[in-house]
Amino acid sequence: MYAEVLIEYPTKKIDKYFTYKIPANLQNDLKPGMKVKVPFGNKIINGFVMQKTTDCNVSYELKEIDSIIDPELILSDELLKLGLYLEEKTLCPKIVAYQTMLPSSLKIKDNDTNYNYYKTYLVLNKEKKEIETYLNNCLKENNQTYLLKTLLKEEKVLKKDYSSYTIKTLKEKDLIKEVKEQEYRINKKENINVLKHKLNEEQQYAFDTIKKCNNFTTFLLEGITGSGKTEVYLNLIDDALKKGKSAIMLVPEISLTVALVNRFYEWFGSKVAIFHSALSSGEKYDEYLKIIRGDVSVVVGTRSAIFAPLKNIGIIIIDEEHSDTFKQENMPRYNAKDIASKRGEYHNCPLVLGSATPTLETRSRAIKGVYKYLRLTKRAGLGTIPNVTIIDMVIEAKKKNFIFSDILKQKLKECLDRKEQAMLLLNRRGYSTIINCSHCGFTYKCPNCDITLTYHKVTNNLRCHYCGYTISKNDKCPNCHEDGLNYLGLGTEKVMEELEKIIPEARIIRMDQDTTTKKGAHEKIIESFKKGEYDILLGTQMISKGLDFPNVTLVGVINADSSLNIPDFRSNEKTFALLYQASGRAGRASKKGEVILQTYNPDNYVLNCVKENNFNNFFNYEMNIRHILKYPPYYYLVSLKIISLDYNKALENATKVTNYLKKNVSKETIVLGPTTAALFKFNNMYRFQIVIKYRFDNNLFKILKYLDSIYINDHKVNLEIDIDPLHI
DNA sequence: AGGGCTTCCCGA
DNA sequence: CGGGAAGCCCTC
Repeated sequence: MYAEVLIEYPTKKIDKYFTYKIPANLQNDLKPGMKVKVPFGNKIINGFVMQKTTDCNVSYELKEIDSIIDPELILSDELLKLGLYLEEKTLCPKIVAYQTMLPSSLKIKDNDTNYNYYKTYLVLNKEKKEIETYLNNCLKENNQTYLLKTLLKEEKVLKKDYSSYTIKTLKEKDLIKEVKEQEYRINKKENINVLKHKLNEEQQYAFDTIKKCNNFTTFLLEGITGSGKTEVYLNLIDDALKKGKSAIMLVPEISLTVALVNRFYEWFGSKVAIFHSALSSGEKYDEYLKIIRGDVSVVVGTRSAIFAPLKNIGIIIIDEEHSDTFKQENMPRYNAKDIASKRGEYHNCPLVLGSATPTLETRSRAIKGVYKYLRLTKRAGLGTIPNVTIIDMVIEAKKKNFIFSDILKQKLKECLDRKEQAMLLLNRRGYSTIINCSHCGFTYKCPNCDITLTYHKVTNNLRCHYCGYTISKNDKCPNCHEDGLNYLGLGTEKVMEELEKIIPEARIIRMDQDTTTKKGAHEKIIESFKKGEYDILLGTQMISKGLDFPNVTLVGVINADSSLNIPDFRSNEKTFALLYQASGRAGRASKKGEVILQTYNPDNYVLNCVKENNFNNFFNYEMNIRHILKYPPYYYLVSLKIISLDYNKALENATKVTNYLKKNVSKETIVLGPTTAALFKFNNMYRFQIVIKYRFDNNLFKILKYLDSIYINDHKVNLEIDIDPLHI
């Protein structure tokens, strides 16, 4: 017997089957979908078994498979096929498709890490009384006394959280001991008393309709913010489990949805596996194995959870389906929604796309009847739709109000006086986004990328938000050495500073990329804000999604049109969704909510649709634009980027590719470019872009594949193909 | 991807 | 002529 094996080097260059002999001792155990070690060249590396064959007629001597890496970890037939679909759909190497599906702990780099199931804990080795006496006799507080005190409170702690020296000395004093526990890395709270809300009429109808469906059908569940989509999901998953099936639910970002995760634990207890980026690779591995073993039948997670190796899936749910996190921005550039469709088809089960502001693609399909359209139009709890006010900042600017309008200032104060909370949204982090010199016109720019540097006052440096380039700031202009530096462009740090001046008594917490780098920082900020330790939550768009703070009655958007001006065909849609979602944060409980949108374009149609709370009007308006400009959902897009260190090479090849495309695509297909990409220079690489718009083009994928194959061997010029890009 | 082998270019 | 870099090919 022979095995066709993919080699785990994620390149197109060697993305083909290599044939190995299967040694006698592995004949029975080796199955397609397994990871193996194989000799390749002069070393032993990881491989992935695609299929077994009986005959092989090659002239050279074949090598033997060395060993199976993990006999339990095996991709099902469904997922093996899905990998080929992924390759087809995104033009990625096959091996990359399978690496995406399997937990990363098994990727080539951390080969030798031992993923055992043991955790070492520290526990007290004496009676509590004795420890207390010991502590009382200690003169100084140090790491040792801290550890002992923690143990008095917590019974056991993880060994790896404490330094080896501390542990060693305490062990020598016989005060603590180590215990090893065999277990999974993540322990579940068992389901206790589940609080099951009674569904309202609309929710019940949606639930019944989807429940009745026992084939592959895609549903759009369009529910306004606060309409209780989650309750429908929970009931649907519950129903699937009762039918003996499993379920997948995708969410945009787990760290922001603590409440949701807890809700799942309440309902389904240890049957749930949660997948998100904050899990360590060992934890991911554990969760993965639990699914394979069938210990878990509900998977909740971000994008890659769509590949969960569940068998017999009864329902797939994608919450906040408009979120762009479902599309991966690097290889493989897949969209979890496509994968969900494919899996739904395979398992013949319903797929539910839920959102308050679905993408135009999804909504138009629902209107056409391609998807089944279900709506939730009422808030489930006590909440009411908030009032939205648009403030003309042109008028405010004349009053020297550049950051806060009079109304927003006043509303903020009133809100705090009522002991309620407010959220402020600004789409930019840092202090100031442009620093230029009024004397000579110099502007700080990133030397590697084609953008201005942002000033961060907290760390007193200038940073490139794309490549991370950082320099310290001069007081004088580095060009003309005069005192002419201006700080233009608004960031969260500056708003924070202003806010402290205007309302000095307010307790403000800032949430953006800079304050959430540490693991668990999101949760911490959210929890403490929820508990009322702060009055105002100031942040970038990460505060707009799915948060539920009953005491928030005011939402202010500092610069509501900043995202309208991004040159992307989806910027209207994104702005609408962002503002609509942000408005949905206000008044979720019994108190009436209020939303203030500050803008320099008060007549803008998108903003007024938000004000009127009218998704339908926005939809019609934007669909018309998309139609005229030949964008999705009327046309499909492909974006090609030609990237090189050498400007001329990049341009030359971009032109060549464009000409080739124009000559070969079908008549109705439109080829635009080459133009400079939105981020023309990034990490010193020059980037040109070609955009293809098409409706039907049978040959297009063949052409793209061909182009892709040409550039595989080019070390100087890189070709990136993004099929169905979210941004161009 | 990474190693080995070939080719090419140019200099004191 | 020689050395180093760049290019090319192979890995079951």
